[in-house]
Amino acid sequence: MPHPPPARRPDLDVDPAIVGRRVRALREERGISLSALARLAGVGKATLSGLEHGTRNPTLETLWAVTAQLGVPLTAVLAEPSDEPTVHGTAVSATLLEVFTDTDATYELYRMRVAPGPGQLSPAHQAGVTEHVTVFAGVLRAGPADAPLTASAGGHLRWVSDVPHTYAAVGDEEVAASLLLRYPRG
Amino acid sequence: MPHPPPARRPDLDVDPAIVGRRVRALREERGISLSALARLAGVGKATLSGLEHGTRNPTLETLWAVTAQLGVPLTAVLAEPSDEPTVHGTAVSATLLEVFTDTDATYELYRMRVAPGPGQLSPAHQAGVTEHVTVFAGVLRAGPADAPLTASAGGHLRWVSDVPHTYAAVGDEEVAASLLLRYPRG
DNA sequence: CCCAGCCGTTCCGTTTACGGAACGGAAGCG
DNA sequence: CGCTTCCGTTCCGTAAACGGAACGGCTGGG
Repeated sequence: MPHPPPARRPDLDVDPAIVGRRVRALREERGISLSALARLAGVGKATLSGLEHGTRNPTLETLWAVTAQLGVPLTAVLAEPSDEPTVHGTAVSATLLEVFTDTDATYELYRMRVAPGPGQLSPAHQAGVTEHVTVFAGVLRAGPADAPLTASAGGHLRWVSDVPHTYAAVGDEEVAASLLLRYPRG
Repeated sequence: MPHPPPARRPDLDVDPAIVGRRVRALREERGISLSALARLAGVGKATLSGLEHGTRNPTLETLWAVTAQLGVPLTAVLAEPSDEPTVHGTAVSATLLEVFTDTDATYELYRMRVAPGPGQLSPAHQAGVTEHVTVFAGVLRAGPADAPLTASAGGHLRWVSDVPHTYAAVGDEEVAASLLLRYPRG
Protein backbone atom coordinates (compact mmCIF):
# COMPACT_ATOMS: atom_id res chain seq x y z
CA MET A 1 0.00 0.00 0.00
CA PRO A 2 1.07 3.57 0.73
CA HIS A 3 4.54 4.86 0.31
CA PRO A 4 4.33 8.58 -0.34
CA PRO A 5 7.16 11.01 0.24
CA PRO A 6 6.79 12.28 3.82
CA ALA A 7 7.31 15.93 3.07
CA ARG A 8 4.52 17.93 1.55
CA ARG A 9 3.11 21.44 1.79
CA PRO A 10 -0.09 21.70 3.77
CA ASP A 11 -1.19 24.36 1.34
CA LEU A 12 -4.46 26.02 1.88
CA ASP A 13 -7.20 26.63 -0.55
CA VAL A 14 -9.06 29.89 -0.39
CA ASP A 15 -11.31 29.72 -3.40
CA PRO A 16 -14.53 31.03 -1.85
CA ALA A 17 -16.55 28.50 -3.84
CA ILE A 18 -14.63 25.62 -2.31
CA VAL A 19 -14.80 27.04 1.19
CA GLY A 20 -18.51 27.45 0.66
CA ARG A 21 -18.96 23.86 -0.39
CA ARG A 22 -17.15 22.66 2.70
CA VAL A 23 -19.26 24.80 5.00
CA ARG A 24 -22.41 23.53 3.39
CA ALA A 25 -21.23 19.93 3.62
CA LEU A 26 -20.41 20.33 7.31
CA ARG A 27 -23.73 21.95 8.00
CA GLU A 28 -25.68 19.24 6.19
CA GLU A 29 -23.68 16.55 7.95
CA ARG A 30 -25.09 17.93 11.17
CA GLY A 31 -28.56 18.05 9.75
CA ILE A 32 -29.20 21.66 10.65
CA SER A 33 -30.76 24.22 8.38
CA LEU A 34 -29.11 27.28 6.94
CA SER A 35 -31.51 29.46 8.88
CA ALA A 36 -30.71 27.71 12.13
CA LEU A 37 -26.97 27.89 11.67
CA ALA A 38 -27.17 31.55 10.76
CA ARG A 39 -29.16 32.24 13.90
CA LEU A 40 -26.79 30.23 16.11
CA ALA A 41 -23.72 31.83 14.64
CA GLY A 42 -25.22 35.29 14.87
CA VAL A 43 -24.86 36.07 11.19
CA GLY A 44 -27.48 36.95 8.63
CA LYS A 45 -29.05 34.29 6.51
CA ALA A 46 -28.04 36.28 3.47
CA THR A 47 -24.45 36.18 4.66
CA LEU A 48 -24.44 32.44 5.18
CA SER A 49 -26.27 31.79 1.93
CA GLY A 50 -23.76 33.89 0.02
CA LEU A 51 -20.88 32.26 1.85
CA GLU A 52 -22.03 28.77 0.99
CA HIS A 53 -22.51 29.76 -2.62
CA GLY A 54 -19.09 31.32 -2.82
CA THR A 55 -20.54 34.62 -3.96
CA ARG A 56 -19.09 36.48 -1.00
CA ASN A 57 -15.65 37.05 0.29
CA PRO A 58 -16.16 36.46 3.97
CA THR A 59 -14.29 38.29 6.67
CA LEU A 60 -12.42 36.34 9.30
CA GLU A 61 -15.06 37.33 11.80
CA THR A 62 -17.85 35.80 9.78
CA LEU A 63 -15.98 32.63 8.99
CA TRP A 64 -15.00 32.24 12.59
CA ALA A 65 -18.55 32.64 13.84
CA VAL A 66 -19.77 29.96 11.46
CA THR A 67 -17.03 27.39 11.93
CA ALA A 68 -17.10 27.83 15.70
CA GLN A 69 -20.77 27.06 15.70
CA LEU A 70 -20.12 24.00 13.54
CA GLY A 71 -17.61 22.89 16.14
CA VAL A 72 -14.71 22.69 13.73
CA PRO A 73 -11.49 24.66 13.51
CA LEU A 74 -11.16 27.21 10.77
CA THR A 75 -8.73 24.91 9.03
CA ALA A 76 -11.53 22.42 8.45
CA VAL A 77 -12.92 24.68 5.77
CA LEU A 78 -9.66 26.23 4.63
CA ALA A 79 -7.31 23.29 4.29
CA GLU A 80 -7.20 20.88 1.45
CA PRO A 81 -8.82 17.89 3.06
CA SER A 82 -6.69 15.63 0.98
CA ASP A 83 -3.99 16.20 -1.51
CA GLU A 84 -0.70 14.52 -1.98
CA PRO A 85 -0.25 12.48 1.15
CA THR A 86 -3.50 10.72 0.40
CA VAL A 87 -3.38 7.43 -1.42
CA HIS A 88 -6.51 6.38 -3.22
CA GLY A 89 -7.43 2.84 -4.13
CA THR A 90 -10.62 1.36 -5.47
CA ALA A 91 -12.19 1.18 -2.02
CA VAL A 92 -9.53 2.50 0.34
CA SER A 93 -8.18 6.01 0.74
CA ALA A 94 -5.45 6.65 3.27
CA THR A 95 -3.93 9.92 4.45
CA LEU A 96 -0.47 9.91 5.94
CA LEU A 97 -0.55 11.58 9.34
CA GLU A 98 2.92 10.87 10.57
CA VAL A 99 6.13 8.98 9.91
CA PHE A 100 8.25 7.78 12.77
CA THR A 101 11.72 6.41 12.21
CA ASP A 102 13.16 4.21 14.89
CA THR A 103 16.40 2.27 15.06
CA ASP A 104 14.53 -0.99 14.54
CA ALA A 105 11.75 0.02 12.20
CA THR A 106 9.91 2.77 10.37
CA TYR A 107 6.29 3.49 11.25
CA GLU A 108 3.71 5.20 9.12
CA LEU A 109 0.46 6.31 10.67
CA TYR A 110 -2.48 6.73 8.31
CA ARG A 111 -6.01 7.87 8.56
CA MET A 112 -7.94 5.34 6.49
CA ARG A 113 -11.38 5.26 4.96
CA VAL A 114 -12.92 2.24 3.31
CA ALA A 115 -15.95 2.77 1.09
CA PRO A 116 -18.81 0.28 1.18
CA GLY A 117 -18.70 -2.27 -1.62
CA PRO A 118 -16.52 -5.07 -2.91
CA GLY A 119 -13.41 -4.04 -1.01
CA GLN A 120 -9.82 -3.96 -2.15
CA LEU A 121 -6.90 -6.37 -2.41
CA SER A 122 -3.37 -5.16 -1.67
CA PRO A 123 -0.21 -7.00 -2.71
CA ALA A 124 2.23 -8.37 -0.16
CA HIS A 125 4.73 -6.07 1.53
CA GLN A 126 8.30 -7.02 2.36
CA ALA A 127 8.88 -9.74 4.93
CA GLY A 128 8.17 -8.69 8.49
CA VAL A 129 5.88 -5.76 7.74
CA THR A 130 2.92 -5.61 10.08
CA GLU A 131 -0.30 -3.60 9.98
CA HIS A 132 -2.27 -2.35 12.95
CA VAL A 133 -5.76 -0.98 12.51
CA THR A 134 -8.06 0.71 15.01
CA VAL A 135 -11.60 1.18 13.75
CA PHE A 136 -13.41 4.46 14.45
CA ALA A 137 -16.68 3.82 12.66
CA GLY A 138 -18.28 1.09 10.62
CA VAL A 139 -17.28 -2.55 10.47
CA LEU A 140 -14.02 -3.52 8.81
CA ARG A 141 -13.02 -6.90 7.45
CA ALA A 142 -9.31 -6.91 6.73
CA GLY A 143 -6.16 -8.96 6.93
CA PRO A 144 -4.50 -11.79 4.99
CA ALA A 145 -6.57 -12.59 1.92
CA ASP A 146 -7.03 -16.18 2.98
CA ALA A 147 -7.94 -15.39 6.59
CA PRO A 148 -9.31 -11.86 7.06
CA LEU A 149 -10.33 -10.57 10.49
CA THR A 150 -13.30 -8.40 11.46
CA ALA A 151 -13.55 -5.43 13.81
CA SER A 152 -16.23 -2.84 14.52
CA ALA A 153 -15.96 0.63 16.02
CA GLY A 154 -13.42 0.67 18.81
CA GLY A 155 -11.91 -2.65 17.73
CA HIS A 156 -8.35 -3.34 16.73
CA LEU A 157 -6.81 -5.61 14.11
CA ARG A 158 -3.24 -6.67 13.54
CA TRP A 159 -1.66 -8.93 10.98
CA VAL A 160 1.60 -9.66 9.22
CA SER A 161 1.24 -8.18 5.78
CA ASP A 162 3.91 -10.03 3.85
CA VAL A 163 1.11 -11.80 2.03
CA PRO A 164 -1.67 -10.33 -0.14
CA HIS A 165 -4.27 -8.78 2.10
CA THR A 166 -7.74 -7.29 1.80
CA TYR A 167 -9.73 -4.36 3.14
CA ALA A 168 -13.50 -4.30 2.94
CA ALA A 169 -16.32 -2.47 4.66
CA VAL A 170 -18.99 -4.77 6.07
CA GLY A 171 -22.45 -3.34 5.53
CA ASP A 172 -23.38 -0.02 3.97
CA GLU A 173 -21.45 2.27 6.29
CA GLU A 174 -18.12 3.72 5.29
CA VAL A 175 -15.34 2.57 7.58
CA ALA A 176 -13.08 5.10 9.28
CA ALA A 177 -9.97 3.82 10.97
CA SER A 178 -6.36 4.53 11.79
CA LEU A 179 -3.76 2.36 10.13
CA LEU A 180 -0.25 1.89 11.44
CA LEU A 181 2.29 0.27 9.14
CA ARG A 182 5.49 -1.06 10.64
CA TYR A 183 8.43 -1.63 8.31
CA PRO A 184 11.26 -3.43 10.10
CA ARG A 185 14.73 -2.12 9.36
CA GLY A 186 16.51 -3.90 6.52
CA MET B 1 -2.87 13.48 30.37
CA PRO B 2 -5.48 14.33 27.84
CA HIS B 3 -8.59 15.00 29.73
CA PRO B 4 -10.66 17.14 27.51
CA PRO B 5 -14.39 16.85 27.29
CA PRO B 6 -15.49 15.42 23.97
CA ALA B 7 -16.05 18.89 22.64
CA ARG B 8 -12.39 19.73 22.57
CA ARG B 9 -11.12 21.90 19.79
CA PRO B 10 -7.65 22.70 18.52
CA ASP B 11 -8.90 26.21 18.63
CA LEU B 12 -7.73 28.84 16.29
CA ASP B 13 -7.19 32.35 17.28
CA VAL B 14 -9.00 34.94 15.28
CA ASP B 15 -8.56 38.02 17.38
CA PRO B 16 -7.62 40.50 14.64
CA ALA B 17 -5.03 42.08 16.92
CA ILE B 18 -3.22 38.78 17.36
CA VAL B 19 -3.40 37.90 13.70
CA GLY B 20 -2.01 41.33 12.99
CA ARG B 21 0.90 40.84 15.36
CA ARG B 22 1.80 37.59 13.67
CA VAL B 23 1.70 39.12 10.24
CA ARG B 24 3.89 41.95 11.35
CA ALA B 25 6.31 39.57 13.02
CA LEU B 26 6.56 37.45 9.89
CA ARG B 27 7.09 40.50 7.73
CA GLU B 28 9.81 41.90 9.97
CA GLU B 29 11.49 38.51 10.12
CA ARG B 30 11.91 38.82 6.39
CA GLY B 31 13.17 42.35 6.67
CA ILE B 32 10.74 43.82 4.19
CA SER B 33 8.80 47.00 4.64
CA LEU B 34 5.08 47.36 4.97
CA SER B 35 4.99 49.29 1.73
CA ALA B 36 6.92 46.61 -0.11
CA LEU B 37 4.78 43.77 1.17
CA ALA B 38 1.63 45.65 0.30
CA ARG B 39 2.92 46.19 -3.23
CA LEU B 40 3.99 42.55 -3.64
CA ALA B 41 0.75 41.21 -2.28
CA GLY B 42 -1.29 43.58 -4.39
CA VAL B 43 -3.12 45.15 -1.47
CA GLY B 44 -3.24 48.74 -0.33
CA LYS B 45 -0.83 50.00 2.25
CA ALA B 46 -3.79 51.20 4.24
CA THR B 47 -5.18 47.68 4.20
CA LEU B 48 -1.98 46.12 5.40
CA SER B 49 -1.41 48.79 8.00
CA GLY B 50 -4.90 48.28 9.37
CA LEU B 51 -4.50 44.53 9.26
CA GLU B 52 -1.27 44.60 11.23
CA HIS B 53 -2.83 46.90 13.79
CA GLY B 54 -5.88 44.74 14.15
CA THR B 55 -8.16 47.64 13.31
CA ARG B 56 -9.59 45.83 10.33
CA ASN B 57 -11.43 42.61 9.91
CA PRO B 58 -9.71 41.23 6.83
CA THR B 59 -11.45 39.20 4.18
CA LEU B 60 -10.10 35.81 3.27
CA GLU B 61 -8.91 37.23 -0.01
CA THR B 62 -6.79 39.88 1.67
CA LEU B 63 -5.32 37.55 4.23
CA TRP B 64 -4.54 35.00 1.55
CA ALA B 65 -2.75 37.53 -0.63
CA VAL B 66 -0.57 38.63 2.27
CA THR B 67 0.29 35.22 3.69
CA ALA B 68 0.95 33.82 0.24
CA GLN B 69 3.45 36.58 -0.36
CA LEU B 70 5.04 35.85 2.99
CA GLY B 71 5.37 32.25 1.87
CA VAL B 72 3.43 30.79 4.75
CA PRO B 73 0.12 28.95 4.89
CA LEU B 74 -2.85 30.78 6.26
CA THR B 75 -2.67 28.68 9.39
CA ALA B 76 0.65 30.31 10.26
CA VAL B 77 -1.18 33.47 11.22
CA LEU B 78 -4.40 31.88 12.39
CA ALA B 79 -3.20 29.00 14.52
CA GLU B 80 -1.42 29.16 17.79
CA PRO B 81 2.26 28.77 16.99
CA SER B 82 2.07 24.99 16.87
CA ASP B 83 2.30 23.31 20.27
CA GLU B 84 -1.15 24.46 21.24
CA PRO B 85 -2.82 21.08 20.83
CA THR B 86 -0.06 19.45 22.84
CA VAL B 87 -0.84 18.39 26.37
CA HIS B 88 2.10 18.13 28.72
CA GLY B 89 2.24 16.11 31.87
CA THR B 90 5.08 15.17 34.18
CA ALA B 91 6.16 12.24 32.02
CA VAL B 92 3.72 12.24 29.13
CA SER B 93 3.28 14.73 26.31
CA ALA B 94 0.56 14.16 23.76
CA THR B 95 -0.15 16.02 20.54
CA LEU B 96 -3.62 15.93 19.11
CA LEU B 97 -3.42 14.73 15.52
CA GLU B 98 -7.03 14.35 14.67
CA VAL B 99 -10.56 14.40 16.02
CA PHE B 100 -13.18 12.17 14.54
CA THR B 101 -16.83 12.61 15.39
CA ASP B 102 -19.09 9.68 14.81
CA THR B 103 -22.75 9.15 15.61
CA ASP B 104 -21.82 6.85 18.47
CA ALA B 105 -18.65 8.37 19.81
CA THR B 106 -15.94 10.97 19.48
CA TYR B 107 -12.38 9.81 18.81
CA GLU B 108 -9.22 11.73 19.47
CA LEU B 109 -5.98 10.50 17.99
CA TYR B 110 -2.82 11.61 19.79
CA ARG B 111 0.86 11.21 19.19
CA MET B 112 2.23 10.38 22.61
CA ARG B 113 5.69 10.42 24.12
CA VAL B 114 6.52 9.06 27.54
CA ALA B 115 9.79 10.11 29.10
CA PRO B 116 11.85 7.55 31.05
CA GLY B 117 11.41 7.77 34.79
CA PRO B 118 8.67 7.37 37.38
CA GLY B 119 5.76 7.62 34.98
CA GLN B 120 2.48 9.45 35.39
CA LEU B 121 -0.94 8.83 36.88
CA SER B 122 -4.05 10.15 35.15
CA PRO B 123 -7.44 10.48 36.77
CA ALA B 124 -10.45 8.51 35.56
CA HIS B 125 -12.39 9.61 32.53
CA GLN B 126 -16.15 9.42 32.19
CA ALA B 127 -17.76 6.01 32.11
CA GLY B 128 -17.25 4.11 28.89
CA VAL B 129 -14.17 5.95 27.69
CA THR B 130 -11.55 3.59 26.28
CA GLU B 131 -7.92 4.09 25.34
CA HIS B 132 -6.04 2.33 22.56
CA VAL B 133 -2.28 2.60 22.34
CA THR B 134 0.08 1.38 19.64
CA VAL B 135 3.73 1.55 20.60
CA PHE B 136 6.27 2.79 18.04
CA ALA B 137 9.41 2.66 20.10
CA GLY B 138 10.45 1.77 23.62
CA VAL B 139 8.52 -0.29 26.12
CA LEU B 140 5.34 1.10 27.63
CA ARG B 141 3.64 0.03 30.80
CA ALA B 142 0.18 1.56 30.92
CA GLY B 143 -3.43 0.91 31.82
CA PRO B 144 -5.56 0.81 34.97
CA ALA B 145 -3.44 1.79 37.94
CA ASP B 146 -4.11 -1.48 39.72
CA ALA B 147 -3.44 -3.67 36.67
CA PRO B 148 -1.23 -2.02 34.07
CA LEU B 149 -0.30 -3.76 30.83
CA THR B 150 3.00 -3.81 28.99
CA ALA B 151 3.79 -3.47 25.29
CA SER B 152 6.96 -2.97 23.29
CA ALA B 153 7.47 -1.58 19.80
CA GLY B 154 4.71 -2.77 17.51
CA GLY B 155 2.52 -3.82 20.40
CA HIS B 156 -0.95 -2.62 21.21
CA LEU B 157 -2.74 -1.92 24.48
CA ARG B 158 -6.36 -1.26 25.21
CA TRP B 159 -8.22 -0.55 28.40
CA VAL B 160 -11.32 1.07 29.79
CA SER B 161 -10.17 4.34 31.29
CA ASP B 162 -12.99 5.14 33.68
CA VAL B 163 -10.57 4.39 36.49
CA PRO B 164 -7.29 6.08 37.35
CA HIS B 165 -4.62 4.87 34.95
CA THR B 166 -0.86 5.09 34.56
CA TYR B 167 1.68 5.59 31.82
CA ALA B 168 5.33 4.73 32.32
CA ALA B 169 8.31 4.01 30.14
CA VAL B 170 10.07 0.77 30.98
CA GLY B 171 13.84 1.14 30.79
CA ASP B 172 15.80 4.20 29.72
CA GLU B 173 14.33 4.67 26.29
CA GLU B 174 11.66 7.25 25.64
CA VAL B 175 8.41 5.68 24.49
CA ALA B 176 6.75 6.85 21.29
CA ALA B 177 3.23 5.72 20.61
CA SER B 178 -0.11 6.63 19.15
CA LEU B 179 -2.99 7.03 21.56
CA LEU B 180 -6.62 6.80 20.54
CA LEU B 181 -9.22 8.02 23.00
CA ARG B 182 -12.80 6.98 22.45
CA TYR B 183 -15.55 9.00 24.12
CA PRO B 184 -18.94 7.34 23.73
CA ARG B 185 -21.80 9.68 22.94
CA GLY B 186 -23.68 10.96 25.92
C1' DC C 1 -58.81 23.97 1.40
C1' DC C 2 -56.23 27.41 3.81
C1' DC C 3 -53.05 28.88 6.78
C1' DA C 4 -48.93 28.59 9.75
C1' DG C 5 -44.23 27.59 9.93
C1' DC C 6 -40.07 26.59 8.21
C1' DC C 7 -36.91 26.33 4.35
C1' DG C 8 -33.27 28.79 1.23
C1' DT C 9 -32.87 32.82 -1.88
C1' DT C 10 -33.08 37.59 -3.19
C1' DC C 11 -33.61 42.50 -2.39
C1' DC C 12 -31.98 46.55 -0.11
C1' DG C 13 -30.15 50.10 3.05
C1' DT C 14 -26.21 50.35 6.23
C1' DT C 15 -21.71 49.43 7.57
C1' DT C 16 -17.10 48.75 6.59
C1' DA C 17 -13.01 46.85 4.19
C1' DC C 18 -10.90 48.25 0.19
C1' DG C 19 -7.02 50.93 -2.61
C1' DG C 20 -5.24 55.54 -3.95
C1' DA C 21 -3.54 59.72 -2.40
C1' DA C 22 -1.82 62.78 0.88
C1' DC C 23 0.62 63.28 5.16
C1' DG C 24 4.59 63.85 8.59
C1' DG C 25 8.88 61.75 9.88
C1' DA C 26 13.46 59.70 9.24
C1' DA C 27 17.48 58.83 6.71
C1' DG C 28 21.00 59.55 2.75
C1' DC C 29 23.42 62.98 -0.10
C1' DG C 30 25.34 67.05 -2.44
C1' DC D 1 20.82 73.13 4.63
C1' DG D 2 17.47 71.82 0.83
C1' DC D 3 16.07 67.94 -1.88
C1' DT D 4 14.91 63.18 -2.69
C1' DT D 5 13.30 58.82 -1.24
C1' DC D 6 11.43 55.71 1.44
C1' DC D 7 8.99 54.63 5.67
C1' DG D 8 4.28 53.80 8.16
C1' DT D 9 -0.09 56.21 9.21
C1' DT D 10 -4.29 58.70 8.11
C1' DC D 11 -7.89 60.52 5.07
C1' DC D 12 -11.46 59.52 1.84
C1' DG D 13 -14.53 57.91 -2.04
C1' DT D 14 -15.89 53.46 -3.75
C1' DA D 15 -16.99 48.71 -3.75
C1' DA D 16 -18.80 45.10 -1.34
C1' DA D 17 -19.89 42.33 2.87
C1' DC D 18 -23.12 42.84 6.29
C1' DG D 19 -28.01 41.91 8.67
C1' DG D 20 -33.03 42.56 8.24
C1' DA D 21 -36.97 41.92 5.64
C1' DA D 22 -39.59 40.17 2.01
C1' DC D 23 -40.19 36.47 -1.28
C1' DG D 24 -41.75 31.90 -3.29
C1' DG D 25 -41.72 26.96 -2.31
C1' DC D 26 -42.67 23.10 0.51
C1' DT D 27 -44.94 20.49 4.46
C1' DG D 28 -48.12 19.49 8.06
C1' DG D 29 -52.36 20.41 10.72
C1' DG D 30 -56.93 22.03 11.56
